[in-house]
Amino acid sequence: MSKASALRAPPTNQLLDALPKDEYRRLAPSLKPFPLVFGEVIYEPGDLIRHVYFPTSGIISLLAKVEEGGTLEVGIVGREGLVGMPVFMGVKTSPNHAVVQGAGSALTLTAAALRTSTSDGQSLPRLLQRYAYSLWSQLSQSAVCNLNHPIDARLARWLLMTRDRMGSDEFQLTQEFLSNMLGVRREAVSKAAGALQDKNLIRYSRGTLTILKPASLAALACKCYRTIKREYDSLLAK
Amino acid sequence: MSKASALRAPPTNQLLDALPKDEYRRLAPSLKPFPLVFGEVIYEPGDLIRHVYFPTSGIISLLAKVEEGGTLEVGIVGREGLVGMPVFMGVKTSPNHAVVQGAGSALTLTAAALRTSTSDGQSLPRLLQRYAYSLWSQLSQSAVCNLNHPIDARLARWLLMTRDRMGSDEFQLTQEFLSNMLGVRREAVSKAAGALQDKNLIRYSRGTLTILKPASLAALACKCYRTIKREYDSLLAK
DNA sequence: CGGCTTATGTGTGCTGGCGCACAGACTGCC
DNA sequence: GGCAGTCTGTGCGCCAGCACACATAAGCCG
Repeated sequence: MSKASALRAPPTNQLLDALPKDEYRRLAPSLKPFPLVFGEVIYEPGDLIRHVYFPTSGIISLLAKVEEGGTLEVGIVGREGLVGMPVFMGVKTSPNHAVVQGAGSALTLTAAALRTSTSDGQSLPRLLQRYAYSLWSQLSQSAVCNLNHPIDARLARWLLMTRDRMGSDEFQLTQEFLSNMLGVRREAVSKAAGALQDKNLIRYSRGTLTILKPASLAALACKCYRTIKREYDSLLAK
Repeated sequence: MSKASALRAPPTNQLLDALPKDEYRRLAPSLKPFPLVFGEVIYEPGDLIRHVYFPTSGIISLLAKVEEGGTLEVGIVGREGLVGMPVFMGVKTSPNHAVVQGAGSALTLTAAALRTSTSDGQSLPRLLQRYAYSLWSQLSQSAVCNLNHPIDARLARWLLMTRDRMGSDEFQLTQEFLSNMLGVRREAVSKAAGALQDKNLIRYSRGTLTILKPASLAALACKCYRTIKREYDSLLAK
């Protein structure tokens, strides 16, 4: 369980942070600040990736399309990560939607700059490989979770994960939005969230949600939350 | 749709094949042939990865555990790929089960040899990055599929994917095994497979299954099959 | 204020997949 | 041949989540 003190984090990106000083200095001039405004679409599937984003605060969700209309979140990226991994993997276009799910800001790099920065034996490629691994783990665990666990538990997990990444107990989201994240109907979210509210674990109204009792929420969440968190923590500890 | 002629493929691994001649020659002495026998467990979760496997025929499945007993396939690896990606990503242990799902053979490399072969500006790291991307795509699409599509469609998709990688219309598997792949109950597999058999699309008995009409099967499979296949083909075309 | 839009709550079937409990059927082995 | 183990088929009750159809309610703005 992260201490409350860990929630309010300084506005840096942990990948960039982990670079050796000199390598970071070489990269720094190319990094441009960029505001993440809620709901903004960073990529659509098939889009050419022109910039990659290192969030320093806020969250970006990676969403897969579910035929007509629906979507399903396949990855969450916060301060620990990077949006635009395909560039690093030699692919120029995005396979997913990437949407700002929590307002904040990011540092951007052009795709070309990322490519040159990862072309030789620097630390960055190593870091990105490890990060790719952790995203992979997250997705793999989510796949299992989505298939097997009831909505309530998945909702609790999702709230905790965004809380960890947002560094805040309060964030903007509608039930409609949540239904896209979890890949379920909006009505189902209404029921599950209503139950949590009745238990005084969360409070929400018209697009703003507050987590009141994270610990109790964690008790309801499926083990996937712990599993994913452990994986991330161990990678960052490195 | 792959032509029938494409089904029987020469026993090489496409990743190794794609390497420049000189780089391959440097690697060749370290590659040891290894028989893939049906049902054999390559890794358990948490295992130290000592060798990585480049299948030249046969298939290895990557399975995630679903709490008690059950599993769910999160990746299929055949001639196009490599089992042991975590090594490349700087992680020494396997997060998943890896099980031989179709007999065949592979070339192995020690984890240490892979690490040294990917440490500098060679082609192999690039290749592996692209492969990581395609595995990622596969997993992401499967996650969507598992959550939204009925068992029949998923079964059809799975059979076709296996066929593509096995290079054969006939393979060993029990319903029990399939239920682990699809993450559903064995009885559900019985029903779905029975329906396919009634339509004369497949035939099976006591652990051996034959695909009779791949084209008709493709019509029943969800679009995920096409989507995943297209992604792979485009990556290999490079 | 009143009307519009957006967010949320609810109710009523329906159905796909689960859990459980067996019943054949085929294979292998002693 | 007979027994045991494995693989497969089936039936029944149950329930989570779906689809559809509204009903409030809360903010937004003229």
